[in-house]
Order: sequence, then C-alpha cells, then structure tokens
Amino acid sequence: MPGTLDRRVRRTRQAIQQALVELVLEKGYEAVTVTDLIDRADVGRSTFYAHFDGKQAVLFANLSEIAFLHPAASADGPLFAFSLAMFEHVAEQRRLVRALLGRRSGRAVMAHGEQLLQDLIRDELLARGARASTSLELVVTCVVGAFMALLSRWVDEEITATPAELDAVFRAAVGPGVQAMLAQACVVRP
Amino acid sequence: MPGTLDRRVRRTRQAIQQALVELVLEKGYEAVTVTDLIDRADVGRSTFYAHFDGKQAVLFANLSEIAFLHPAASADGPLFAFSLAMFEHVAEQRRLVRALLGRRSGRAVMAHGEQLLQDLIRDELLARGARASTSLELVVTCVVGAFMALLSRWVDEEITATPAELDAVFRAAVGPGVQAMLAQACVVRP
DNA sequence: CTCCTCTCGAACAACCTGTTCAGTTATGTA
DNA sequence: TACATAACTGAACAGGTTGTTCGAGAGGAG
Repeated sequence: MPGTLDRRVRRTRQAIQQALVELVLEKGYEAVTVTDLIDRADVGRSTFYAHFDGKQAVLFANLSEIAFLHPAASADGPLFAFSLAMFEHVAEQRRLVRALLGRRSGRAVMAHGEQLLQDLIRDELLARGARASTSLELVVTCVVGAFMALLSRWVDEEITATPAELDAVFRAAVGPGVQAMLAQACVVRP
Repeated sequence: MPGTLDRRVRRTRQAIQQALVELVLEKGYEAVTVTDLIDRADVGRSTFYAHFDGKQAVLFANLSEIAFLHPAASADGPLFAFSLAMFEHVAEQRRLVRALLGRRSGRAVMAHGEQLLQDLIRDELLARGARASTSLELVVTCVVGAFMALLSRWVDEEITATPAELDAVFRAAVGPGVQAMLAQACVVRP
C-alpha cells in the first residue's frame, strides 16, 4: 500500500494529474478548464474539488513530484555543476516538463521554478565565497534568467540541442562573468 | 486632429488602456475582467468590444506604445549599450512598465517583450562578427533571459537598485562570456 | 445645421466555477 | 467474509464572465 493512501485516492489524483498534462500539451494551460479536466480524467466534479482547489493546485502537485528540480548546492567541482544533470533529466521527461514549465503553461509555475533555482544558485555562490548583498542578488537573477530561458525555449522545441550543448553554452555565457566577480569578492575577504 | 481619429475614439481607447494599467497594478492581470475594465473606464460593453478583442488586446496596444522597447542594434561602442538606456527609460515609467511586464501581468506580454529583445541582441551579435548558428541562438537566449529576469524583479520591486547598477551587473554577468565567444568566432572568420 | 459615426445600456445565451447533498460504490480491516 | 467507513457519483445550483445584438440617443466632422 504505497503512500498509505486509499487506492481510490491514488487513482483519482493520478488520473487528474495525468489529464492536466495531456490537456496542457494540447491546448495550453490557460485554455484548460476544470470541466475539461474532470471529463478527461472521468471523475466527478465534487470529487475533483475534494482533492484540489483548482487547476493551479494540480499543476503544483505535478511540479513537486519532479525530484530533480531540487538538487543541493555544492562548493566543489566546476561552477554550476547542476546544469548538465538538470538538462539531462529534463531530456528524459521532456513531455512532462514541457507541460509544466513550457510556454503553454502558467506563469505561476514558472515563478515557482525560478524560485527553486534562485535559492540553489545563491547557495552555490555563497558557498564559493560571495558575500550576501544586493549585488549578489542581481547576479543570481541574471543566472537564473539565463538558465530558465534556455530551458523554456528548449522544451518548447524552439531550439534543438543536446543537454551537453545547452550546458556548455550556459556556462560559457555566464561562467566567466560570475567567476570574475567571485575572484573580486575573494580578494575583499580576509 | 491628432492621428486623424474621432475624438470620441481617442477618448474611449485612452480610458480603457488607462483603466487596464490601474487595474493590473491593483489586482494583477489574471484577475482583471472585461467587466472591471469597462466599469473603471466608464464605457459601454459593446463599445469595448468595438475597439478590442479582449483584455489581452488592450495589453498589447499599451505595449506597442512604449517606444524605448524598440531601439536599434549597434556595432559600435560597448557591448549591449542598449542596456543602460533601457533601464533608465523604464525607471522613468516604472508604473506603466510594471503593469505591462511585471510578475502580475500576463505571460503573453512577457513573451512579446522577450521576442523584441531577442531580435535586438541577435542583430548586435551578428553585427559584431558572430555567425548565425544554433549556438548563437542559445547565447542570445541566455542574454535575453538574464536581462528580462533583471528587469522583471526590478519593476516588481523585489530588488532595489539604480539603472546604473543594473546595467553594470548585467554586463558584468554576461559580457565576459559573450566577448570570449565573439573572439573565437572572429578567429574562425577570414 | 445636418449627417453620420460612435456610444449607450440592457438583454441575451453560453460557458465556467465552486458548493451542496443524497445516493452509490469501493476499501481496508476485524 | 462481513461491515463500517471513506471515497466517489451526478445532478443541481447561484454567481460570475464572456462576447453579441439592437434600437435609441449623443457627439463630432464638415
């Protein structure tokens, strides 16, 4: 009995979450209605609202199940080592990620993803000797923006590339600048 | 008679566009309804639909009136010279830009803004000797992402900084990486 | 001043949301 | 297996939104 949950509950939630992914891929997030969702999932209206507050809640439920979006920051190894691994994981589940984070999904999810990445990158820079400041926050924002933009256009298939290529460009683009700033920050430190 | 338009038409459109800005700032784009809009603008429902297809059309109409979002690419001067000017213009009209491009607005507008910037930056890199390729497209995406992220968080007042500071961080973050790639590209060229 | 365009305002069907409730399953367990 | 319970059904509901229609009236252009 996985998750100590009633089998019916598992089945229902699974059906709804699956339906959302399909529908987002077909019509885009905005166009999906709760009615669409319960029709596709073949679930009663009242049942739906017993499990979720609305379609956005389903979206977040799906998002939180993507484990590789929560890696830990590291001070060792190359800068932004998370990048390649993340692109590779995304490649494996491109369909799902596309529905959740792609152009056709909602803005709230995008913001959620950015938040995760923001914390991750800030931690890594702090671990590498940067000191907390407005300036650091700005740099983190740049790096997050660059990565998310790459990810977005990739899953939406506006650009074709391998995870390795994406990783290479990402680090080539922001790496040197960030490295230079880190060097400065280290000089300032004792 | 500016714009060869009936004064009533001018008044109506102006009222509606103004109302959208106010309402987006108050409630966020998603929450604004056409009914809100016509109440605030004090305009008949049928009148509204005589001018716009829906609230998104109003948003785009507003967006297209922001002239400084359409600068020209240049091959002279420092890399990404548009940056400082753009941040300064935005600072002057922060309220408007926030309503249009901020976190509380719609995703479609964001995409529109990204598209403009994408063309601008690609042109600049091409003018500086880069050759068209998938790789260039990836780099452009990174730069656009970094800039838009900075802009977004700034107008939403998640971070406090002067245009000069933003410009400095933006160019420090992506400048070195892009310069390095341009240098490589130039070696390859005749 | 006159004509023509624009606006008004109400009314409309169609859709979506979120809630309720009585009746019907399906589950986990004793 | 039998049963108490939790979950699901399905329909109905009020409240809100959208986009359209129409005749009457007001305002501008010439």
